[in-house]
Amino acid sequence: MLLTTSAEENYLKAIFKISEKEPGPVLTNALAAAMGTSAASATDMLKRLSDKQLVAYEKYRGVTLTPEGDRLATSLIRKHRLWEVFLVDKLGFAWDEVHDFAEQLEHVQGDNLTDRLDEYLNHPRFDPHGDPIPDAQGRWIRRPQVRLTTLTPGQKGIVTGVDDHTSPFLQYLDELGIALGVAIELLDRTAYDQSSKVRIAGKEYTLSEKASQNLFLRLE
Amino acid sequence: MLLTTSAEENYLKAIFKISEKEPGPVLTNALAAAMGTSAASATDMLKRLSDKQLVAYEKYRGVTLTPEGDRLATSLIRKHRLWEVFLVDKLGFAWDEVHDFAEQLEHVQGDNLTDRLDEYLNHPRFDPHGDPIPDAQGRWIRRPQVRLTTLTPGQKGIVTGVDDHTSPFLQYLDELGIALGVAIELLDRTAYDQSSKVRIAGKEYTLSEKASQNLFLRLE
DNA sequence: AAATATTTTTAGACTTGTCTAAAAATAAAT
DNA sequence: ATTTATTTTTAGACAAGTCTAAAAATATTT
Repeated sequence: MLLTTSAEENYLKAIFKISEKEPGPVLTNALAAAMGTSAASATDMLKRLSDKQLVAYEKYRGVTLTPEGDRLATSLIRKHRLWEVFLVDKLGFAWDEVHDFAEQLEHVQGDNLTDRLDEYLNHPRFDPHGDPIPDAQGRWIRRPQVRLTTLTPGQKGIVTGVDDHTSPFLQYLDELGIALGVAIELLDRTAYDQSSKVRIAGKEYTLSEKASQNLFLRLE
Repeated sequence: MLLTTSAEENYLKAIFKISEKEPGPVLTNALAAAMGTSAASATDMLKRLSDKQLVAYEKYRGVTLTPEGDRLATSLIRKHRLWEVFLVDKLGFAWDEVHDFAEQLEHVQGDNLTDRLDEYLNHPRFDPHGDPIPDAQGRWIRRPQVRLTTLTPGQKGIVTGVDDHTSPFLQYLDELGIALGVAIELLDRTAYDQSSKVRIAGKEYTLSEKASQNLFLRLE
């Protein structure tokens, strides 16, 4: 059994998430930026994680997760997302309120807690933001989804996720009646600023390019 | 709003619990013993807690909680016990498995989490070990209960709590069919070692003085 | 290829929380 | 009341995680 601190775990998650977006080793600066810390602190931490065999780290060349580090990061994301499901489905929080809680809850350690929670929640495969929840073996379900910005006028889709988890965006979606599972039809795209004219539940709205970029849809 | 670390919170809880048993200021050594640490470390922490106005600390004279420290300690106990109810009632853990989890969960910070959890659990007033759960205002429900060692032969009672939360004791009770709400009749007390002959669900058992001491009952 | 810019690492310091060993204060015993 | 024992505090050190500033390595530009 391996002992890890919350700080170490947060770095592992950050490395995982950066690796997801850009293949290849994660650079110190990118990691420091993601963690909101200095490059010096990131270097210190990389040495610690390397000592614990959780990352493969080469000076000046960046860092990648070892299989063990990958397993741990995946487990953290699993825990985070399961707790988010709990907070929304069971405790009745809104989808923009749960991130900070889950950020703490994901670090709770101990045998079986995650699997029992998973069982209790009925093995959810997606969290309240539509992100997939890895199963107990670390397997992911990735479903095909596209950004609203990639649709051509006339196409319809069902909202399956968001790429911005901040409260202002999520609350804005709430105001428009946009939630997971809601149908959206792209009516037109404004040439000038790439904003989207859409129909949601019979009503028409305009979404900025920024907002459109952050909405994931499954095509109908 | 006041920021506290888990370490500080654990000291506050320890001070609270020692104060419950023995009135008057808590001495440094007693606190160090309760925390499993050295008197020097306890002194260090008392200075920090004193700076934060959570305790009233006088060198060589011991420490007491300030109203704010008392409020915080009570809230921690509330959180701990609510999480224990969740772990047992919702996730299906046994009463001897939940302490370490709750010890971590009680430190999760954020608005409303505790009250929502309380609501979700239907405002339980006692935890899985029979300990009272303070309400949102920090009010306690204390119910009259006595130790099995104080009964006279022939008296009956209902199990309402335990004074030893360790797995060996709780699992021993499981084996005997002793759980909260179970009726116990004291048949006889052995003069030699003060052990208790009892009847539980029609069957007779012998409980050591130590075990009897750790069982709380409501008299019938 | 040399100069410049960027990135990364090292060095030294700070905080929290811990430790051991020694000093100081208090309490108990003669 | 003085010695002895106990309790508590101080002093100095350590680890984790952070910081800033400076040095070193790498990348880019000319």
